[in-house]
Amino acid sequence: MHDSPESTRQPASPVPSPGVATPSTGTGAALEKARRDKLDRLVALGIDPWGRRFDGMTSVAIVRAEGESLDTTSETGPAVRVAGRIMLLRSAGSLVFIELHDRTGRIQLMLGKKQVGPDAWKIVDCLDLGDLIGVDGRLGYSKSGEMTIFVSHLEFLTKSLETPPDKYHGLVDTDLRQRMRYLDLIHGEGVRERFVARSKIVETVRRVLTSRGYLEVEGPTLQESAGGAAARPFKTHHNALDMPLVLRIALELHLKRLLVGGMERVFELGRVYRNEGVSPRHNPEFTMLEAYEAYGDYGTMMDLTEAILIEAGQAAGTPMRFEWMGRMIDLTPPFRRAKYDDLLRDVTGCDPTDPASVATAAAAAGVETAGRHPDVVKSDLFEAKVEQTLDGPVFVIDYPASICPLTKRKVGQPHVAERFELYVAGMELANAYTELNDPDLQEQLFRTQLAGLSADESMAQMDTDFIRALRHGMPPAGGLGIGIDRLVMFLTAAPSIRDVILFPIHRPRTGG
RNA sequence: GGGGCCGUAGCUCAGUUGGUUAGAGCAUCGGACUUUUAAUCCGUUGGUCCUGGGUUCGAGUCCCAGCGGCCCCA
Repeated sequence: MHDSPESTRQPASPVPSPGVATPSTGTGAALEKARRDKLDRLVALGIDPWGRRFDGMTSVAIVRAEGESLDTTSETGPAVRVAGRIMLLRSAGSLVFIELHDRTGRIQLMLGKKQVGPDAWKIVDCLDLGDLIGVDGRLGYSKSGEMTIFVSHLEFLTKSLETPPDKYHGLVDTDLRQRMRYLDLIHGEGVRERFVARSKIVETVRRVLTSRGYLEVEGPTLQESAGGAAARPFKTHHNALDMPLVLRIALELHLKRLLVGGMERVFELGRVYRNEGVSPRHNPEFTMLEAYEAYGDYGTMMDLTEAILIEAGQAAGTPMRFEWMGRMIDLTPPFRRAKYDDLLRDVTGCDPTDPASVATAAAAAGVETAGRHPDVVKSDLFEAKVEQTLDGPVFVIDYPASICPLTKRKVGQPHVAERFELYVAGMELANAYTELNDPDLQEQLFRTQLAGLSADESMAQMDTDFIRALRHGMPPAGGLGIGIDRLVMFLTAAPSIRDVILFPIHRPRTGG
């Protein structure tokens, strides 16, 4: 159901927009009225202010490439047709210069009153910053040497009713940039490029995996219980089945079921949800890659991780050496491999094999030790002191087994798990195991709640169907998880995860 | 959860020790201009100073609470 027809619509009736109120008074309303007046004038001229299909145009990037080879004094190059948004508009009497944006770039247009004729000139009078137009013209160069399309035909495509941000500074407020991402994409320096890079990174991750014989699959996001990681899930409810459900926190347990099912090489690129804090490195919903390869181990996954990082970096245009978060990063493979215990000893000076020594170092670092399992204390100490020192990329390998309930133990070393985490600039980027496939040990570990770990922090969540699957025989395998958002942060040198998520979570805006 | 910083016009920002009617640039509107580059020039319009209390003769400014954001810590 629509509201009032065009002729009786209210001039400044505000449309509720997400997050930000459309002004109903003051300058905002006056600015909108000016645009609606022009819209009315277009309608009076018989022009549809909302446009129609516009075929046969060339992207600005291709037009620009063509223009590079032209005589730079000519105004009469080849005929071109482009469409896009008006970003700048400079009027010199009966001559108007426009900077037009499309997804590939920016190009100058020149419209002269004589050149376009009196009818089109009436349309030019109705143009505002932010409007979408299509033009035909000759490609050439203006007197001041700027590549320019000398317009012979103008087609109005869409009116913009809102004032764009400051044409020089753009949209600066980080809050507004994220709530109104569409504006940020239009006006923000490098914003669109960063999300293009994200798309290329995801595309490359898929290509690397599928070229190695991996099959892309989709597990359930609605689950009875959330397993595969230590995190608090979001709770929801299915009405028709009248059953409580949670949103998945990891992809792991269902992908391993597929290994049992003989799929052998599977991956999923999908959203997971964790009901936890928000920070420059955490968003409650984020994109995760998990990949599992039968008959491999965590070493297989190290090779795969390197391949993904190198190739995705190339796709995103990431240099092999660059600075991020104030640290120098060198992507040259092979990445350093360092044992968990060795790092802990080198950084804290404790003896990692001696719980008392670890506890002393932990206490000195302000880590809670009383009544907690030694490996939980060790893990907290590692987080507190070691992580921040890891410029990386570095594979931290061989973790305390008791904090890795889904991981196979090292041969002859039951207290060491075949696990690695990849760190860059003190941030965890990837996590991989030689997967535990012993159903009896898995069941036992699901029942083991370590002292000092809350249920939220524990991966010990019984999944009896998963155990049953393991009992049918899961091949020995390597498994890998990569946080795609963090990967994009890293490869595009973004300081915050909110810079690489199009619509990060926000509290609703109320009132002022 | 604790601490620090921030919120002024559609956008980007000033606003002194608490003191007259809260300013600028961009944008808008009107005017000049057929080669501009954030065009320029002349004129013009536009405010819930985040919200609510409080102190004060007087609050954008000081205090308290709340809302929203950013950062650091847990």
